[in-house]
Amino acid sequence: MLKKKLSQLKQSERDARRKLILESACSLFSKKDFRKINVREIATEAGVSVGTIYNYYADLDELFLDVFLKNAEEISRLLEKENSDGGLTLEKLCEVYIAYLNRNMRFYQMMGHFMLGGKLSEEATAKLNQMMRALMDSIEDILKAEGGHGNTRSLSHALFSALNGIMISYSGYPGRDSEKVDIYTRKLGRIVADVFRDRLKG
Amino acid sequence: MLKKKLSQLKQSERDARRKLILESACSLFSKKDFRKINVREIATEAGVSVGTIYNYYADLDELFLDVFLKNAEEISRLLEKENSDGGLTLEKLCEVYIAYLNRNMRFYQMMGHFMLGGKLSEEATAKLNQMMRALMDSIEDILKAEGGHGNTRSLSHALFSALNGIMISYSGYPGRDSEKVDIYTRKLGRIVADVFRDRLKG
Amino acid sequence: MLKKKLSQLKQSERDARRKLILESACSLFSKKDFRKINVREIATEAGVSVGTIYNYYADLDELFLDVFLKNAEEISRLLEKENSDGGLTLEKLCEVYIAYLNRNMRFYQMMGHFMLGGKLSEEATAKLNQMMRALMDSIEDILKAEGGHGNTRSLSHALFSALNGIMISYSGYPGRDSEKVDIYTRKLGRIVADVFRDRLKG
Amino acid sequence: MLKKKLSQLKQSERDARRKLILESACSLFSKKDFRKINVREIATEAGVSVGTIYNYYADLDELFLDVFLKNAEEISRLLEKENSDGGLTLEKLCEVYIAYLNRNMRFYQMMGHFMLGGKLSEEATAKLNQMMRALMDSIEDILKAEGGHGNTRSLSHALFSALNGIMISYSGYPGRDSEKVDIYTRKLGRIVADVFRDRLKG
DNA sequence: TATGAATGAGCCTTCATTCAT
DNA sequence: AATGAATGAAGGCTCATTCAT
Repeated sequence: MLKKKLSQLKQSERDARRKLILESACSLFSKKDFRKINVREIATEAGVSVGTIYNYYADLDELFLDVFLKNAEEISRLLEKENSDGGLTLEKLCEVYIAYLNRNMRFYQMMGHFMLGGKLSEEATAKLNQMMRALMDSIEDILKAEGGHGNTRSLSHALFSALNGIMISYSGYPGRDSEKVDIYTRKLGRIVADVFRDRLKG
Repeated sequence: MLKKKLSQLKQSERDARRKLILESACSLFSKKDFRKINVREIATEAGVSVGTIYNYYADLDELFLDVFLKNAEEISRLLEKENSDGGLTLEKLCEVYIAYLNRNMRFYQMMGHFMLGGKLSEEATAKLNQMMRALMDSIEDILKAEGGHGNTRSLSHALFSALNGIMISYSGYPGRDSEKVDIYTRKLGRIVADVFRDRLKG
Repeated sequence: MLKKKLSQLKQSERDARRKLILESACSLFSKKDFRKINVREIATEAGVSVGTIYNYYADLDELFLDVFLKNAEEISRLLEKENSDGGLTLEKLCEVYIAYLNRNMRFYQMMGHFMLGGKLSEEATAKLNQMMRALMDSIEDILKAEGGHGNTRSLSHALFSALNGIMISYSGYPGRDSEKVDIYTRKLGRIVADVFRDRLKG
Repeated sequence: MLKKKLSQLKQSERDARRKLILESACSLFSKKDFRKINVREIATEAGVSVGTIYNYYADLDELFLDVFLKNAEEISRLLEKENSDGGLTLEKLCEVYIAYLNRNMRFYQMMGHFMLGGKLSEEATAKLNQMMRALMDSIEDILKAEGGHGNTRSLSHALFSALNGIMISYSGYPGRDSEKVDIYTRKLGRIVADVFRDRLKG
């Protein structure tokens, strides 16, 4: 009995440490292009040694994936919250998602990284797939709730694509300050919402 | 007079050499993840020395930009050709663009690279902007031709975003073979076309 | 009285644990190049923690030495057994030794390790010396029994050297499979035996 | 014509630089256990940058092999010289070889390294084999010249083994100073020579 | 005494860029 | 203008050993 509690304690401690590393990495990613961040920086930010990072993650890509998943969860939670707060409309979905990406470019950057060939273990790929499916479920639910019919799955994929595309096309646009980017991407988000809403009604 | 011709000759030689490097880089990028390509490989592929690359490009990012621009031009040319071949519908536009991206992932990869922080000189940024504007003009023309009204500029931005988004969201999906990716991204392209077409009519 | 027994008990437990570690290490070394084995692997193989290893050995070199000594003892025991089984000829000695080395490359590898600079404590050096002397005694006994005279000590050293040399010169030869190595090293062993036998008779 | 000379010049410069690196490495190896030498040290010793090392050698193992081969060549040259100076007896062969190893422990260390699993490219293995064969040829020639008959090949292998074995068995013996080692290994060398000479006559 | 996470120096290797020829 | 060897900072990762529990 005691033994069990002890091992639980240790496990929770371990979880806490892993979370600490994860959050430090997240914090770093929000300050700096993730392609230019190295293990040593992450370690310093987390207040641990380099070796410790590798006690919790097999390699950097695994840590990156965790950062990505954490963000995905945050988005899901945000959407759910909005939903329970009084109905998540298509417009709101687009707004929330775009706003989130603007605040957390890393999510989008990571998506690009993994989608374009960041090597992942099979296990990691499975995690990634599961998360993506969950996110797509949320979107599909909204489309259905708003009157979508037919292949709502593909439609939600198209919507998801459109929103992501806004970011790649305009977010990091060289020579624009972040406030303008924010405003313009939100505007595009509204357009996308409109366009897809029409389709649901039609 | 003679002097002028000579310098023109030299200039054209120079242009030819630069083109050679550019095309070799393109060729390489179509074979291999561009993040794993280094200067030496490009030099070898082009049959020149490493130093020569730097005689034509200040740094790698400038070369990357050129590759990107070359692809953008190709796309523009493709669209124009389709247009003169008998009217470029919205559907055709989406199809051609997606098909192009599938054949030339590098275009999309580069876009990601620059949008996410590839450093560019002011001159390069100007070039990039000009190219993007031209591409957007083409798209806007089509939207107008198909009955679009109101802020067709932003609408074309939204459409462009949606198409790009398809690639980031589904193209490199770990564990899917390229044929399936091709089929599915084309399908999403059609959905996007439908969705935007509805809006034009509505 | 009781106390003494208890401490004896504890001591024997301690001995058992140390033996366990030692044998696990031996087992590991027979499967894998010892230069690529790390403490964690040894600990895992032994079913103990990394820290425990250090409770029994000051550092890895001390453990390596123990592995080496264990092997030396095994060889001595083998030779003795052969001897009591009916007279250990020079030929038999060479055969048994070479066969043993072929089966237990680690012995030879460790010898190389220590001879070439594995740092040893004074105590460890003493152990090593004692073991070597015992082994040399066995060999010298045989040389004497077979009619050796004069400086049989040095002669036994030379014989020992010759046998070891066979291993370094031919055992790991890149590109030869282990069966062929086995056959050829045995052949060389016989030659060495012949050569030294001639000397004893002459 | 000019071009050819120029490229020859460059090649010879390249060779010189490679030689410089090689010799610096050799020099370092004679001062320090080669397992504890790293690229930076070699680079510093050679007065070049780390990167330069890799311009001449694919990896460290390739450099190590070159060091080894250089030593092998030196030995061959020494033996040849002795031979042309007035006949290389078996005794002289043993003496020269042992003396060389005592002066250049690295040769022996490297032999151990490669024989026990230092990974080599196929090309490198070929080089190694060729060198060993050449050395063995020299030894066999002597055995024949001294009246050896029958399978002199294997006999030369056995002799070579015996000499190498002397080093592994006694050279690095912990707690003996190098002068004593020198004296004793030479003595063993003489014994080995005697033993093999008897065989030739017998 | 056993544990195993934490440590951090240290290692090999890469590669964009420079510059002497 | 072309060359390509030299550069050296930077990076990811390993692992023997320690030490708090």
